[in-house]
Amino acid sequence: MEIGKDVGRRTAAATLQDVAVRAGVSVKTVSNVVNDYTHVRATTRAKVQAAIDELKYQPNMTARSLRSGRTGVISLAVPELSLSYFAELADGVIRAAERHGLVVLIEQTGGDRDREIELLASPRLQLSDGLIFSPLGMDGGDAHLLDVPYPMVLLGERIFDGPVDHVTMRNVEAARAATEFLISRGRRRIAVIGAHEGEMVGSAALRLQGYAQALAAAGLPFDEELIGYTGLWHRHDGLVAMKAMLDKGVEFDAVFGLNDTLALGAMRVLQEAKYKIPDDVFVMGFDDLDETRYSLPALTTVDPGRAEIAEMAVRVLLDRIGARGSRDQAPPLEHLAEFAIRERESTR
Amino acid sequence: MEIGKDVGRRTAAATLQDVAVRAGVSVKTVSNVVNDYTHVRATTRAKVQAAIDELKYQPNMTARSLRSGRTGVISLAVPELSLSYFAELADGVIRAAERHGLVVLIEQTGGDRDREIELLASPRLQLSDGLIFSPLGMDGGDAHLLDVPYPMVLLGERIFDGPVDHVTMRNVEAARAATEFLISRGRRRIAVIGAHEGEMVGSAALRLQGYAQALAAAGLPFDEELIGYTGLWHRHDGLVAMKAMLDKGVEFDAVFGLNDTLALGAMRVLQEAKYKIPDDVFVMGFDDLDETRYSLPALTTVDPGRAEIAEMAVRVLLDRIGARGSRDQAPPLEHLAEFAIRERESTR
DNA sequence: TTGAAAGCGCTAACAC
DNA sequence: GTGTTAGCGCTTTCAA
Repeated sequence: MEIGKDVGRRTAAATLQDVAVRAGVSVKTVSNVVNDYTHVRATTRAKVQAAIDELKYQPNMTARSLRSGRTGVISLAVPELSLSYFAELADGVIRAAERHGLVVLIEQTGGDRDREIELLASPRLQLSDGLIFSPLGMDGGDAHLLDVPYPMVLLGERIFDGPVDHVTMRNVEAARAATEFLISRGRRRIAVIGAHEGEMVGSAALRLQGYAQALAAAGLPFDEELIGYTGLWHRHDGLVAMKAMLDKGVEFDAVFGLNDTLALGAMRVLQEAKYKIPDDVFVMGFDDLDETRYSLPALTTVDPGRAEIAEMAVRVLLDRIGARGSRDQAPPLEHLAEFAIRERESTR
Repeated sequence: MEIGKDVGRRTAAATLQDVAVRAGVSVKTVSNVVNDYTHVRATTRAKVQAAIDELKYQPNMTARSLRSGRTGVISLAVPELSLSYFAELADGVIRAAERHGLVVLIEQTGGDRDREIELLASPRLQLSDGLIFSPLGMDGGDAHLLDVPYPMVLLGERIFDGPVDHVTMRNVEAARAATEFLISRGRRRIAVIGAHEGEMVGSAALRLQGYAQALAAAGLPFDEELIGYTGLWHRHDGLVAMKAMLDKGVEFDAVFGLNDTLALGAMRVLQEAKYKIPDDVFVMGFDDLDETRYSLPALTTVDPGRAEIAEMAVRVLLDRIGARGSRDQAPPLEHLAEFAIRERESTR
């Protein structure tokens, strides 16, 4: 019946109080030692440290959170981790967070507007100090819903000029640069895969806009026949859109997938139809997913600055968390990451 | 100077106390309403609910956690999310957790033994009720390190017979079934890509064992020449190993990638070398990644029961969390998920 | 430099 | 059926 004896797997964890008693000091002193407070006499510190070690004391994070109002956790909400882009984004955010001593809680919304909106009001978010939010269903009309009572950083191209900090990529410029790259290699009829019919917001619209700008600047016509529309951006969609274009007998000398997954899907269909890449047709992607390095042929693509986006999102969120409660909040920040073309085998 | 007036973005959140005052009842009653305690008079409940709505009261999860000793968060530790297998595993775990009202915090270890061991003792884990741990660097000799003072479920093939619950796949049987599948289709010289030289534990060893069993059962010789060794299991490794085998002039009529990524890498090299798949050579993978559906040709593979693993891991962890602190703990559980061959284009 | 004590917001034993 | 109150473990004034 002895209390505190190490009977099973689990013994009540030592508290600050336990350590204080063991070391013969007050809890305040132990707290000072634990938190590396400077004004502690060396001998006292040693005594306390010894007690900490003996009792294998670990501070109770929950209690600390309740008291301090900070958890050291940030939430990241993405559509799905099985989409490589978001998996690699999450990877980047977790790494960046770790550098800042934070840990990341991941929510999947499925890219569904209702679930996204629901998430914003969820008490689950209370467990974290702030949110990095990458919506796919919400759009500009929902911007007011982003005015939430906790720090948040918005990612993506669904909403601009919202009431929160926004970190994203230079979609138009990057897509324009990608198209110019193809034009500079002598391509004149560049098919696009992944446009969204009638849509004016989001990555698809912006990238298509960059494409159009490059054509215009080069004096090339914008041919509606060359635009392949898809609903989603899975590999299968790229495949179907490409096949439809082939079936219609459209002629082209390059394909620009609005993301890598689409480009890889399109590439498959082209190869099935005996097109040689890059001999017969150039293929360009967008996102710089890891797998573009290993496709056959390796896919030329646009690196939209994903690592920078992750790092910046965490940093901005952390700034905002730090400024929480202060009278004058800085106005919403807009950060655009640098992009770069990664030239691989599919265009040379 | 009025307290509680809605000045900026942030107003101190309402507490139970605030709601109690507003509704003219005690905190206990409010707590009862919030927690759906049954014995509350309907009129009282309505009154309290009104106050909750007016004040937009949300329970403070941190305080609740401190009091209850449970956070509603579980941690998932994987090597890297940019490896599709782990991204898809994480996806499954998050979905399963959500069904049980839990939220998931993700840690990346890089598959590094030291970081894995360090993580097990990290105070960061205190923020969650338990851990689903998928190590890649630790091995059987480290089993004792898994005897941690919090609920944990182990995944993977690095450690068996450890002191904790273990949920994993039937590696040997599944690899054997995959090999038998190839043999049943008339294949006699089946190359393997991804073996780990001299290794006796882990997925590579087990799957190779299943392969050997199938050969033996069919009276086919185990030819060392057909075994392609790799260090890691990235696509690039599959590519290099396959190329080496081709360069040596080894003859084969099928390739079994010990995971999908390897198989896809190998497939690329084969196609580059003008082999037709499946006409000249069959290719089989392992993992049933989403992308196997979209490769050219679509890859036949083994679904190791990933969804079942995720669901079971969460359920077992939850059971263990519930039984925390009780005198007699159930002995460590071992659960093996069901597998299935997914036949696609690369073998027909 | 260290100690005493209040209280973060909630739950649950105990009283009425 | 509802109220009172003692903590959960920590940080942090305020005193000494």
